[in-house]
Amino acid sequence: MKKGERRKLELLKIAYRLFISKGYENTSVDEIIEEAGIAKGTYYYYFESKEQMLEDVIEMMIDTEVETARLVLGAPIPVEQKIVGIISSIRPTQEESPIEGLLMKPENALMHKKTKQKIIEKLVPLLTEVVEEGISRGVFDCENIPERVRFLLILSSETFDESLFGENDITVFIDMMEKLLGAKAGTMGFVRMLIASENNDEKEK
Amino acid sequence: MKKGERRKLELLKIAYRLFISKGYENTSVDEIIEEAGIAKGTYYYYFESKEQMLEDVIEMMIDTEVETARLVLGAPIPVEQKIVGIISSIRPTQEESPIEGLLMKPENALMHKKTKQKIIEKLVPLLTEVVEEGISRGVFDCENIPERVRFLLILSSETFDESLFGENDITVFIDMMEKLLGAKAGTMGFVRMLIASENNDEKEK
DNA sequence: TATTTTTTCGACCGTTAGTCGATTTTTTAT
DNA sequence: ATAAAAAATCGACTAACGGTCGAAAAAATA
Repeated sequence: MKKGERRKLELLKIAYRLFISKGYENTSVDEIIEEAGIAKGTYYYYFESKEQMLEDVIEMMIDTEVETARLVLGAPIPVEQKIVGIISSIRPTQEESPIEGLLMKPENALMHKKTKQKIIEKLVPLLTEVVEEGISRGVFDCENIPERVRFLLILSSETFDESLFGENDITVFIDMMEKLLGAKAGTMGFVRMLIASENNDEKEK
Repeated sequence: MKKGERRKLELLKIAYRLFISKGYENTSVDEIIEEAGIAKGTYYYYFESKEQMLEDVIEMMIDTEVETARLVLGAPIPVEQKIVGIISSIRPTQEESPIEGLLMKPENALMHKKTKQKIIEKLVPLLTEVVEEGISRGVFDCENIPERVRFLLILSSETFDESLFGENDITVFIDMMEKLLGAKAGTMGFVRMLIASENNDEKEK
């Protein structure tokens, strides 16, 4: 690893920490370089702009999550479960996650948005593969898979990341998922249990 | 109407126009006050911050759009067209568009999010009514209408507000809309024409 | 050792949102 | 009508920020 690479990574890590603890908007370039002990010029030698840096930081953040999703892809489980596994990797197991929660803060709206977009972008090909597998097994039946899968990801992220969803939302989501993928009614019904139990865990706190 | 009220409205109107033509970020407070012929201090006598002012401007804009949507509701046209009319009021006729465009700027992510949420919130009851009318006419057939309608609004706003959608997105959207509302296949097909022509208009520029 | 490339430096810039005490205008009370 | 109080206006000034640039130091290469 070259020296330049190391420096860039160092800056990325500092920024990551600062962005998360104080929000992107509230972190100035000056703070970052002060903490790193470098000059303004050096910073701009590595990043063409602050926003570009945010993009890089996000890339770092989501790599782990996408990795998890990729594991699911290869696992020896039914396609229906793979779907759910991958979809829920958007929403990391609540509490622990440093990312979730802090992204919810209003001052991180931009980060939040960009993160979601990037994750979806990376998850679409994975989910597409799963759906194709499902089709070949006769579980699903549809065309324009990437688009359908993207809709699914958008909906799940928009619906479930604020914790303001009810029974009916789940019902409709399942119904829509089945119809979108051309599955037989009831195929995805098991999802209800999963979501419901997770949701209860959260409410108990 | 008091003098203060009038002045505030005057500033709001100037800002509205400038925001539309140049974008929020690219409009400085100095420009606004220059056009209004007042001093900095006067501006800050009426608005506690530029962002607060944006909030006010947005409030104004939303009201107009919801008003338009409400007109569609009472119009003597088929329910299928009402649906489309209301949904596309999220995305006002491109170029003019007050909200879209200026809200797309990364810096306005928070505002964008807030605006979308607010509009969707206000549009759900209207669309629900239309769908109920559709059911009574035998065009649609479904339960949990508000939730379904919300999904529809979320999807359309997420899909169509970035102008990065293709033929397949439209196909899937229509398919999903029909299935979500329990309409006969082909019922909403006419939407394709509308979106396609709009999209072309934009590309021609 | 000489030269070229990579990395670092930090003073400086332009722009911008926002502040503040002073001043003028308008309203209210006597 | 006049004095006092409140509302509105002014504009110079500040502080912060993202970003630039030419020069210098460090590292790699010949």
